[in-house]
Amino acid sequence: MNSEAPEPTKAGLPAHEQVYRDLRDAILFGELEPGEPVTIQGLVARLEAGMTPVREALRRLTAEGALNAMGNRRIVVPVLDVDAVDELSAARQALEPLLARRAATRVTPDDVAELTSIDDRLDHAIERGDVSTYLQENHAFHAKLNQVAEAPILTAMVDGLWLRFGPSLRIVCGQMGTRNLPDRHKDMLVALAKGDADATARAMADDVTQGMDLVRQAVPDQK
Amino acid sequence: MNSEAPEPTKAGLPAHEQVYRDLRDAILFGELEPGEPVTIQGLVARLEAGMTPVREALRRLTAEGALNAMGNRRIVVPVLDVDAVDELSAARQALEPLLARRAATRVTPDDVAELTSIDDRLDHAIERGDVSTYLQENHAFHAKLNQVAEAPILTAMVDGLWLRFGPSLRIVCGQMGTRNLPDRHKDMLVALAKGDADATARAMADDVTQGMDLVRQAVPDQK
DNA sequence: GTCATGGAATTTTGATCATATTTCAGTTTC
DNA sequence: GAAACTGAAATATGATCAAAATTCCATGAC
Repeated sequence: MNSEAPEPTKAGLPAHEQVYRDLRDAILFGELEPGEPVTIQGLVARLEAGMTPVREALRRLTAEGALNAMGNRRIVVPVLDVDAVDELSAARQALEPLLARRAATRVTPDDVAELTSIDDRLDHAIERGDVSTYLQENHAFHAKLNQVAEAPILTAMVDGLWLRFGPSLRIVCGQMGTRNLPDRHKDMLVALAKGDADATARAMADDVTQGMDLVRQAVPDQK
Repeated sequence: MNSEAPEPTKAGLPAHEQVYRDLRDAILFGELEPGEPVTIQGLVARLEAGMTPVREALRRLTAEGALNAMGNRRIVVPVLDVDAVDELSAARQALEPLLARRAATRVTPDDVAELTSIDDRLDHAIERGDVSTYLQENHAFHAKLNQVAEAPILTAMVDGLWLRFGPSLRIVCGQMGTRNLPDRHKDMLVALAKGDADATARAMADDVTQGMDLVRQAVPDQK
């Protein structure tokens, strides 16, 4: 046995990649909230990383729209206004049903099984009022579907959209708990199992509508 | 007069921002071609910048899909295959007519004048066989339209798409010259001047179709 | 006398660079 | 053909410099 760091250092991933993933998950699942400033030095301390990797991860996230670079070299978690939510909604409606349609033509029974299992865990999280797990499983459901769709470019675009509304969605869920969190996953699973592309796309469109109606509630009081 | 660098150093923009813009334009308008490897050191030498700014610009561009990060820390200009072009086409069809529609409801006479002027320069470039200027003015036309649409998120998404097919489009234009470069800008200008959102969106959809048919020709021979 | 305003000093944070370390790709050797 | 070698390029660190925000005090108006 060597005396070198025997710590289970994740994988052999570069530091900037690890920082990126940590930060992305923090944005997606709630650690950070809208308006919160994100400082390089703070991240260096929090993640115990060097500043170069942190810096690179930050540039990546801002390019994806997950973070907002103010003019004066300050970076904050985006605060969505009505217009932004409308845009996000339009973009999701334009792309996600497309992906769902593709997924319906490629899905295998194994995929359906996995999606069903994710949805079960999601339901459990709702029952327990576990917001964090709900958000993760909900994301996992859509991520799996996108993976099945085999459209890397469209998927990357949609991932970027999720990153943009993640923090706001978290706020809403945190306020209203997991009750009244409707989703169209059940309809979607049935449609997928039948290979019904139209029905799958329709279910996805509804799911997106419901999701964005939720996000809309996070918009600071309109003036 | 001081002996300090009196060079007309662009604006007071941070180095990483300048490197980003230089590189983005190089990708958009042709200096780089599909498959070409992009090295940090090469850029440091070429742009006379430090490696930290170069590194950050690179992360940003890869996040936007303008560059392709292979698993083994190599970065290359993306080579599009049939599937990628199909995806890009679908994404553009989903988003750009949407933006055009919005633009039609907000456009001012001044905007139409500017768009017309851009389109004139574009026609000139075609006549002269000036591929580089053609690409720039064509991009300027769409960029102006997107600016009028006042939808920063959708615009950012579309910008990313243009970055992805820029190098491939350049190759095709380089091969076939500026002849047979159809565009629907004239129709679009008429529709915009009338404030006809439907017609504007339709013209945009056609323009996208024609553009992507062009890009399709850059796909390496399918096996 | 209190409160607001302006601005200078302080301090926090970001930007950049030079350098050390690590890793990969291509080549040579066995 | 596999393993070791070598060189080049990427990764990562920490120090240094610059810019912005904040604090705090002084001045002046009400």
